[in-house]
Amino acid sequence: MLQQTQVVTVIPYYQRFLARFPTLESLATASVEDIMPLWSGLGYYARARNLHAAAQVVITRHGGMFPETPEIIAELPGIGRSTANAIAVVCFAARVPILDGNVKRVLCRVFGIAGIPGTAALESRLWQHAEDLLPKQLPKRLPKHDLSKNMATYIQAQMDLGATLCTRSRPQCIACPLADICIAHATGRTAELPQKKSRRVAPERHATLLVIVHENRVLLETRPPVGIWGGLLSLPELPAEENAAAYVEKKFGARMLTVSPPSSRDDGFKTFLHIFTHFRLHITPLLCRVSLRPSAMEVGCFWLDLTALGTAALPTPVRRILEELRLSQPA
DNA sequence: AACTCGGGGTA
DNA sequence: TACCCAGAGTT
Repeated sequence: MLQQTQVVTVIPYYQRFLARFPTLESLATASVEDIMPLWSGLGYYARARNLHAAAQVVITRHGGMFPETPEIIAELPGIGRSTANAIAVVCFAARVPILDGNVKRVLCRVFGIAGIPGTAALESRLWQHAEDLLPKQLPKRLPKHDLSKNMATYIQAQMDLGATLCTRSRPQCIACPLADICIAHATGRTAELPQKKSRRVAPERHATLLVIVHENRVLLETRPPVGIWGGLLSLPELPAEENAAAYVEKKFGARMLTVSPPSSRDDGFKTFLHIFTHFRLHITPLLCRVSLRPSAMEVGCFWLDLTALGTAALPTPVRRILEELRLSQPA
């Protein structure tokens, strides 16, 4: 959950998830449909599928015993080098580095590293620094079993330095224990390091989402497992150049009763903007009240009762549309 | 080696 | 608005 997602955002999701799936076995034996609702709104939904698959791999290939070496841990789906190393350090007393966003920022500043984010050259340099910096030996008085705590404390401190003092903007160098050896601090370049990612202008896209309603239920479909909102439920999209009434009848076999065009504002449905990392999506919900014809329903589609929104695996903008619809429905 | 994947916090 | 977050998988 914490991959590319801030701690404060994750906490409530984490608590709900562990309450529902308290053991690795309970997660492994669950279905993806059981898991996605708990990830709804958190984003990067491939992480949920990977976590589910990883639990099953531990059961089937490792006999229920979680692997203990960084290399084997990193073979689990969704677990890369940094996450695998973090697990190995915290759980199994390994001596391996981690490299998250916080650590990268600290290393770039302390060593005055200017490189283009995401390039192999920079990543390689940072990994090398992180490895060189690992504590080499323990204080003599510490008993051996404290090795894990010691190494775990080190990587935790490394991340916390970036999270609390060496922050992205306005770092508190005055309180930083590394200030006297920090190249960025010495040269006044804390604002320039690490280098910012050059980002292309996000392209604009538009989608018309069909809000097909019968009585108190709305028609949803499951999105394909890969791509945007993979594995989540969503509203059917009206292909460009298609007529809504004809399309709904042809594809879903449900006769349209009324349609609200985008120009109609009475239902409160307006085009709104949803921002992704790599494009901007203008969404126009199109309210279609239909007569029910379940015999002609396509596979993968189903009716969701509007009172069951809370436990549905919906992406945020779809949830927003349906919440608005629910509130506008006559009781 | 570059691109893709979501949503939200923050300045 | 722009940037980035306890990165990993895909092409």
